[in-house]
Amino acid sequence: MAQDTAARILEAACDLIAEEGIDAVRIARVAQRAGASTSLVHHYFSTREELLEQALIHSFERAGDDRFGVAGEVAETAPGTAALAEAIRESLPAQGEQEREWVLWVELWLRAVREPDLRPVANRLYDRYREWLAAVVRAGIAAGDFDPGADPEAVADVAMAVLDGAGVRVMLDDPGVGAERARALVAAAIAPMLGVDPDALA
Amino acid sequence: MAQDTAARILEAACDLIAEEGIDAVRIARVAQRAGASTSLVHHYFSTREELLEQALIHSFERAGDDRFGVAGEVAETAPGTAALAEAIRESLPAQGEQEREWVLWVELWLRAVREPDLRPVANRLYDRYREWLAAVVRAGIAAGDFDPGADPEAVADVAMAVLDGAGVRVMLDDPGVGAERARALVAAAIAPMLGVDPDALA
DNA sequence: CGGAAAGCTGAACCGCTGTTCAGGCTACTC
DNA sequence: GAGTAGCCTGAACAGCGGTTCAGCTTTCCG
Repeated sequence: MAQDTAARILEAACDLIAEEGIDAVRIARVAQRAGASTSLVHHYFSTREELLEQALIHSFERAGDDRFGVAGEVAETAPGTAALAEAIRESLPAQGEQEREWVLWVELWLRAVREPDLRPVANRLYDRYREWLAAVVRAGIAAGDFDPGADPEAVADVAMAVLDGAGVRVMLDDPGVGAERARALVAAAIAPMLGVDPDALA
Repeated sequence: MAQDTAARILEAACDLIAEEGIDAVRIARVAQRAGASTSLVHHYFSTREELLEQALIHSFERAGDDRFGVAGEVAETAPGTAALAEAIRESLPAQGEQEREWVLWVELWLRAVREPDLRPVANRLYDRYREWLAAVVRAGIAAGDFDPGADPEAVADVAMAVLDGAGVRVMLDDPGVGAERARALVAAAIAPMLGVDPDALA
């Protein structure tokens, strides 16, 4: 199955990008991990550049689907403050799986700076993320947890920015900003916009 | 002069890192731009890895000195709200020179994730940055512009995180987050912590 | 069955680039 | 003036790794 093999190659490429850095990725190693020959990799992706670009695209489309849902629906288990706190927590690079995503994310940033072709990929993921967060905020407003005058989009933008900025520092093992401190910074930034106490978002 | 030549090589390396990406940097090109031979580069830096690492360190020590002052003093031209607004504005990747610094910054993030040796470089710059912003906030409190109960360190941490997160999106040409929107996000995040109106930080 | 298309492979090619080596030039010291 | 140390160079080496190529096997279809 062509689709299957190509996907396996892309997965292998993503793994290696996260592990060793996009520029350290060698076609031979991708092939090896995917159980294929280098020629087969070239059969599906004419050039190394194309392989890497497709790998990033593949990764982020799939990551977006996983996290934000294919249809974009919000998990309505517990709308309100708790749901927002949960959303924040699972966005930070605390556990292993998220660490991988974060590394890929920073790789994409850097690559997209120089390759405008990739920017829409990043922008699209930001859009979905923003929409997802804004929906959580809206649900919280509807549930009466937040100030009805709050601007969900603005809150989402601020939250994403703090998450990105603080997340990087967590990844860098900054002694001043661990996972818990990062969470507190997000809460401190958006709580006033929602008219709640920062501790409510813990 | 040995010091001089080594510095010239490091400068050339930084330029190329910013322009083409750290992994695309070729010793021959560094040498060319520095007006030297590849052998001379190896005379000062035994290996390519060492050259690149030293270049990043050189860049950020110097950047910190330029921006935050060697002695760490705060420019006291206009303490208070205006000073903070100015500090925010000049931290964002708006103009050309800042763009270069931002690219190098993201390169450092990515490299430091995989090379723990570099993390102290990043952490140190964050420390200086944080101290600088906190001093601006303190000056504003002393001037009576901000809530006396505000926590300067917390404000600085939140501001840095939003600046980083929003700055990346500016660099990615995100249609939703340009330089002005980025500035507004920082203001929205920290204004409540300072007890001022976000518009005051425009 | 015949044949084309798709999936896949091993081996060879070859250009790029980090690194090394042998030595030249300058400048300073005894 | 001889020696020595530092600065610097051109040329050659060597290996990595992307890419190509010729051809094998399998599948699909008329």
